[in-house]
Amino acid sequence: MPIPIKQTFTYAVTEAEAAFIKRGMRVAVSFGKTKMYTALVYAIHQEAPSLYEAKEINQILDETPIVTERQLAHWEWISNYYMCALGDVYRAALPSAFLLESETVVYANAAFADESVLTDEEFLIYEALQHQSQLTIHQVADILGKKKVLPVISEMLQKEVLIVKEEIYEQYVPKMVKYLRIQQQYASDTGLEALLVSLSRAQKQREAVLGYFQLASTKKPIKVKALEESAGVSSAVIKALVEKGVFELYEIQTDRIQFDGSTQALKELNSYQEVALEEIEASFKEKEIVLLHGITSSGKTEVYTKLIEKVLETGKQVLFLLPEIALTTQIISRLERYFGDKISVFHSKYSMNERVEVWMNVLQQKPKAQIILGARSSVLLPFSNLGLIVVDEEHETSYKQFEPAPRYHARDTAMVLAHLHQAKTVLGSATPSLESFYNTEQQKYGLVSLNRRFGNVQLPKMELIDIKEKHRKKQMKGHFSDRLLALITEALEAKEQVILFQNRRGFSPVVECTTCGVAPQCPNCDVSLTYHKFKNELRCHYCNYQRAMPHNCAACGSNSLDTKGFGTEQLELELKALYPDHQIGRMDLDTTRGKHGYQKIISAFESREIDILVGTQMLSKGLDFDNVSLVGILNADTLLNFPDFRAHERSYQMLVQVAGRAGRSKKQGNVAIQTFNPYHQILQQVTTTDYTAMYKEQLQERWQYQYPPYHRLIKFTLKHKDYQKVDMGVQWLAKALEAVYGDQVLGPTAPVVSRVRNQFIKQLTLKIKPNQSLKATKQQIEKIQNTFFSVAAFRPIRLIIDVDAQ
DNA sequence: ACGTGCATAAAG
DNA sequence: TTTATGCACGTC
Repeated sequence: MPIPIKQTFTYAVTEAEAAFIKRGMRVAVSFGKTKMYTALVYAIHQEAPSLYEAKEINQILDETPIVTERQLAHWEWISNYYMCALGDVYRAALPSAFLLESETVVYANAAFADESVLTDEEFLIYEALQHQSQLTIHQVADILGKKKVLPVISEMLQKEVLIVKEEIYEQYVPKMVKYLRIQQQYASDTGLEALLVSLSRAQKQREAVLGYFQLASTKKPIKVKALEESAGVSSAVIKALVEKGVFELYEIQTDRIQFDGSTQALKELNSYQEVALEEIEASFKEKEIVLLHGITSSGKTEVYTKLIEKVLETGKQVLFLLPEIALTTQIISRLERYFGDKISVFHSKYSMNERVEVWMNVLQQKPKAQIILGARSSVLLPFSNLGLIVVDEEHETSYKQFEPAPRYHARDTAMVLAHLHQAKTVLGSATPSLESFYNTEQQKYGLVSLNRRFGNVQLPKMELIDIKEKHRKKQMKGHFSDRLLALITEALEAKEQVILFQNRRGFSPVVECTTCGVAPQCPNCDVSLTYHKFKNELRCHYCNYQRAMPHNCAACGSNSLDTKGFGTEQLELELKALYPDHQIGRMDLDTTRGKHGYQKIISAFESREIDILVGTQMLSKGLDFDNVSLVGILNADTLLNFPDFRAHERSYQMLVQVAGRAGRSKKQGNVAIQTFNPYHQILQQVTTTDYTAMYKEQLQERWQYQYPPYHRLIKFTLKHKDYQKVDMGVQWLAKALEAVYGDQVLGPTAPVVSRVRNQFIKQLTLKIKPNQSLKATKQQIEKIQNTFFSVAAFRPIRLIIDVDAQ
């Protein structure tokens, strides 16, 4: 079942059904008293349950399995490793169009007449059904303005005002394209002549017919749309011709994702890339996984494409994983140039219908699904013949899913998938995760380095600016040091572009009363509200609570509320004042809402409509601009001081990645980092791009404090709206874990934001020793979890277990 | 008598 | 997870 329950459920099938049904097919079943679900056939057996009577299945939904055996084995691994139900994986893997929904719909009973027996509420519903033919339970609840409407509905059913229908519907509607062809009798020369004569008084229709023959000479099937365009006629004209029996309409089901355009031959590799490619191939002879450590702009993508090309030649499928598809349209178009319509794209922003199409194409090994380019969830697709997985930017933490379960890491899950297919995996990054690099040292993965930038462009010149000193010497203008401003001016004068980076933490401008120092708080969460100048309102980033900006302080009543801190918005304003003749763009959560939000800003910047782009960390991800000569980081310290054991590693990765945006095509770029602490180890390592130094130092710390890659982490999060309850619960759990694992248990701790949406949060972390059995540990945890929930007081607490928590 | 909120058990 | 159910409590 597509629900988070560990057990499977037995349903009855007829003998005929049993002969037809297979593991991996979907069946519609009723579950509980009201619900209909799309279940997946997991086993077919003849052991009738003795304790209850099995329900019959409702219907079989597939002709052939849509989930493969390998996939099921993969899902089982995920469910075991990440400690979730198989149903969680099932739900996450299938496009929602494949998971049919039951929706209770009520109709008016036409035979009903006596309105006088209706109560007020009943009358409301009755009246609504005079305007629309059907209502869902949800809509009924909306009309009545309350949630519990089932009693009202049962009463109305009793009175025979309503009819209820349990309806299952396929949400997937294949996209049909209309084509037309001419009727046989007009296809000959004589027929056509006669036709044209008969249409002598219908100029437009004549044009349409002539246009048809023009199109028919080039390619075979003719789209209605294409004819309308080429002949310059309206759909009414064509409709008239169809009615006259000149044209005949027909429909063909097509895919929504289509590639128009031509492919090119692969770019020739430079000698360094060539060597890297050979090394990867050599490494694949012994190892399943290779880490490609290539500095920014070294041309990793070209190396991937060569590898992909070779795998395609063997007739196998390729999976290309990206951390965030929204930001990587650039890679898509690059790969499309080489591989054209062999590529399908898959990610959660795609519509249901598009995802269904990709799923079926992968399952049926269609030519257009030879390469799947996708985000996290594409590791769950029904591959049958995988030859290679590429995990680009493997260090990215967005590969790890947190909410909802399954809390899987796409990189690690991909490697297991590759193993099941006996396929190879390439992990690529300019700043590999410590885990992956460690695995190369342990000889688990091969390691190939690429440390020359493409076209031999030098790495950018890095510069640390001590803003503590600049403040002291009064050389700051707003948030900009004189040095940074000089660099910006220089770049702008050379008609080059600038990227300014302000990470998320500093993005929240907090409103504070200058009289009493009180900041408006979110009523549901343990955070101060964030000021959004654009709409002049206060917002909570955790629960989306919003309110208008107040005029007076709620605590002391004075009207001295002021914004402090600095966000991208404020930087944008300052820059506009400093450079009134230049275009300033901003890229953050606010400006990138909506499906094409990113793309708009990125293309505006690419086409040089924007001179200075201010943005948050989303700027650090896989973007490629060739006219950027300066990258400025406004304040590196907020990154470094983040309370997390990975903060230093992350800072290094982020700063090196952002820096990599500078000077990518021709000349050497500049990177300026403003900081209060220019002697910080990490900043020193960033300026010299000394990955090895960073790696060694961080690894030492991880060893000392028992963190990954040596120890594995399992994080427990407890939530409840009653503080006492969570606290008691977490204490109990900590004790239970400590009894077995002693000082391997960290906590209990409260997260930085200790209350979200009125739920109090407590956390525990279990460190698993390098030689400790994972399997045994998870079994132990499950035991403890069961005991935990056998305590009545703890039952309402939500417990989240996150394996390999980020 | 009825509506509302909450805990609890069950789902085949 | 969702849902029905029973129970305690408060309101009309």
